[in-house]
Amino acid sequence: MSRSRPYHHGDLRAALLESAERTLREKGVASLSLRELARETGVSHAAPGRHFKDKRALLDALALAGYDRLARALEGADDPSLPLQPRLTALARVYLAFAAENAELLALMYARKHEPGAAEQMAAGVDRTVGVFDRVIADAQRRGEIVEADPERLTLFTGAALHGIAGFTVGGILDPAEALGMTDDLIHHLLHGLRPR
Amino acid sequence: MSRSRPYHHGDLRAALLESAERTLREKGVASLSLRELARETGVSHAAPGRHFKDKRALLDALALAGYDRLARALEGADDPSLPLQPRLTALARVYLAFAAENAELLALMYARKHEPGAAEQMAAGVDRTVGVFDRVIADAQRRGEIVEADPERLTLFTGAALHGIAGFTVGGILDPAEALGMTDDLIHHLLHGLRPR
DNA sequence: ACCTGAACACCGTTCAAGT
DNA sequence: ACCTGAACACCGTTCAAGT
Repeated sequence: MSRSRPYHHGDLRAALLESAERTLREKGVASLSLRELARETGVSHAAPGRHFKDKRALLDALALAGYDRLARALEGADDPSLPLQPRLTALARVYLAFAAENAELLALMYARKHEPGAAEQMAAGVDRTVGVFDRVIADAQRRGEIVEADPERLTLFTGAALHGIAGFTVGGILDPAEALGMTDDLIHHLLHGLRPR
Repeated sequence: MSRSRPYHHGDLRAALLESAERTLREKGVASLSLRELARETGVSHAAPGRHFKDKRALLDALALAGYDRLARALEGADDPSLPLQPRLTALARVYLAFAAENAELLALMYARKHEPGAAEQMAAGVDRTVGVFDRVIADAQRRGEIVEADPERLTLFTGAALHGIAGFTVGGILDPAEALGMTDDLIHHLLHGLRPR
């Protein structure tokens, strides 16, 4: 955008990714074609092959960028000085908002098939996202706010609750706004359980 | 299988569905093509069009059959005479086992894009599956085994926890066997919460 | 270094025509 | 009623050739 009509195209890679993410958001993965992407970007249909070995390589790049944005958002919203419940609620809100705004992208991020080379990077993205919750659980356990069980398992369970709700919104079973509206309740039930006290 | 080389093909519709599900399981949705399905079934590439208006119509039929099997399995495993915890644990085990054995199919079942006409049938499938958990929650609440909150929300939360874990296994983040192995723990944490008592 | 054009092997879908 | 064959408009990927 800064330069007017740069030589050859300028940063085709970035342009393709940007266009791809818009298509993903507006029309879904199913109607994401490299050829149409090339058309939209005003470049020959073979040009994307220069920057992405594969269609999947492009999708992987998209997913990786998604992890970066999600992790950044979670890290930015984490306030370690807060008590467990409000701290976790804030993070849950960020996660569910991300899921609502990036449903198709999230599905891509959690997809099982990735380019062999991208697998480690993808795992790193997962780890970074999970890491935020790891710290919350660890801190809470240190402060005695949480039960003395395997912290890894507690993180997994917390993540599952969030991921499950997000999955319902992605699948259209639950309205995204509704999901966001029950965040407080969700975290409450997560912490206090379904059994009466 | 009962008749030898029936006229024209016999039950092409069923044969296509069967072949499609095997391909889905072995190679994933991405490599599921109507033309190859036709080839495998020994029929012209246009023949599937007689039984499925669309590729998506075939995928929808697959998803619908999936809901039927899942709901049947859950209903068959539900023992209303059991106390809440073992009752829920048994159901969770069935769900996670189904997810482990039918990862790709489950993804299809929870996909957001369905043929307009199939949407209601799909919703019915969801309702039947959710219904099992609805009854468990309602019974438990009647017996005072569960907190007096909105039962619909409690069901949703229970479903989210399960669906989240299943999603992790589908996405390859969690080993299916491992997921199954932590069913007891999962239900324990769900019922008792993360907070110390 | 980066892109194009042509070519190849695949798709899904439609539709006249066959049995 | 059910299926075929040809046709159409699309794909992803590769590769010589251009700039």
